Amino acid sequence: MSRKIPESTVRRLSHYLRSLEGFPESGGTVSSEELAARGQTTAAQVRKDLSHFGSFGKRGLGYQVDELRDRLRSILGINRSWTVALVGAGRIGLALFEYPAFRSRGYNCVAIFDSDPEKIGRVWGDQVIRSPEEFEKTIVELDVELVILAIPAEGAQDMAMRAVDAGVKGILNFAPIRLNVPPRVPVEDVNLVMELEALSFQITQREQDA
Amino acid sequence: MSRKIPESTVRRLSHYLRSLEGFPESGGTVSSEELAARGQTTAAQVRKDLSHFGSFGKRGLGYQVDELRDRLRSILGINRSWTVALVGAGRIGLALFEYPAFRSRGYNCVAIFDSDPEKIGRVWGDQVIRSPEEFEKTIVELDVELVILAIPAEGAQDMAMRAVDAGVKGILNFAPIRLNVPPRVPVEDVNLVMELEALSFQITQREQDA
DNA sequence: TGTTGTGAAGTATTTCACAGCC
DNA sequence: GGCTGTGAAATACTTCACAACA
Repeated sequence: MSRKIPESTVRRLSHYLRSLEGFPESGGTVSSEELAARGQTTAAQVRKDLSHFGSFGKRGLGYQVDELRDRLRSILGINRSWTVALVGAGRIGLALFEYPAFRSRGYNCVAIFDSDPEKIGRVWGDQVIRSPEEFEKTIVELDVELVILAIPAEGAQDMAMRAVDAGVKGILNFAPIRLNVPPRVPVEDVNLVMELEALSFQITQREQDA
Repeated sequence: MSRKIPESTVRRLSHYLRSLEGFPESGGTVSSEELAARGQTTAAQVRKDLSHFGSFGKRGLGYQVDELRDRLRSILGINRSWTVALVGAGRIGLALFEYPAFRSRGYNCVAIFDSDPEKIGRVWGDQVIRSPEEFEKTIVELDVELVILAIPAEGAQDMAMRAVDAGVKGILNFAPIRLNVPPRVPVEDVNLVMELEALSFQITQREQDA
């Protein structure tokens, strides 16, 4: 039960859970070997990852699927639901709002904000798009824990700080900018251009090797 | 000019380039210190990252902004344009298709595919949505280099292999599944659920510490 | 003088390998 | 016998610190 868990481990835990979800035979058992095969790692890595959080396998047998799934959910903090506010009602915002995997994992969007007067007041699903003026009040009233920033780089830093000051616990940031927030509030960045650039880098690199 | 570049370095190079783009004064010069401040790293890291690709700074002076920008673009393989096919015309596909940052960096979407008969034939911007039956033919004819997979997990492995067999050079994968493709074809994964889980993990972790 | 480029030192992460237990 | 849990070894990445040099 140590304290400093590498980011890479967290990502893999998520993978392990994903593999188990596609596992029909609950009540069964998995070995680190099998988990590794699905997750593109090694059996030793799986065991090491899990060992950070206690020892919940059986020697000679493996891990009980049901139990492991519960443990992973609890480790990842998704054995509960989260209130989420979406900031930015553009294309990306819409895609995220309608992404079924979010809701099915307990991330519930309870408010949407956009600064475009054209969009304010429009209805998306069960939500009315709100003005940023209502931001702080709404965050507090609805007890919003996570904010998804799906806006251009310009406004992102400002909204991030407003979110932090309003008491938000974490930020998922799609704006291509490094947010400056106090370290108590974790930020995860999703940078789509960066991903494509990583791809063209790899390709270019391989072509040069050849 | 070594050969094995860490993934983390590539991500940072992308950041450095992003910082330079917001740099109005071309013709000027930047130090590793300044670059580090923008990129959330250290000066030593910046220098080490760049040193993998040659030594193009001037001691006592720093890096010439224009030259560094060109070098980074060339290292990342974006000093040229790329042909891209989008597989999956759902919400995420639409968001990506209309994402201006892609086109402005030379990633040109030249074809869209979707298996839904309702969608096939519809027009998005300058593109008609095509049937997967035309996939291989189209990839070859239009000389598609990159494929963006924005479809559910089920069909993803199959489409990935079809893309590889058709001669695609890289895959940007939004499906929540680890694709099994030959190592000569790089894959970058974007897993939105995983990002949210990383966030709730961090929050849960901190709450337990407190 | 100021700042790069880079070996060497320091950390972090992964892999090995095996004792311990089912 | 099989498979976990885990120190120890190996590898990878980051930071230090300083010689080189514009």
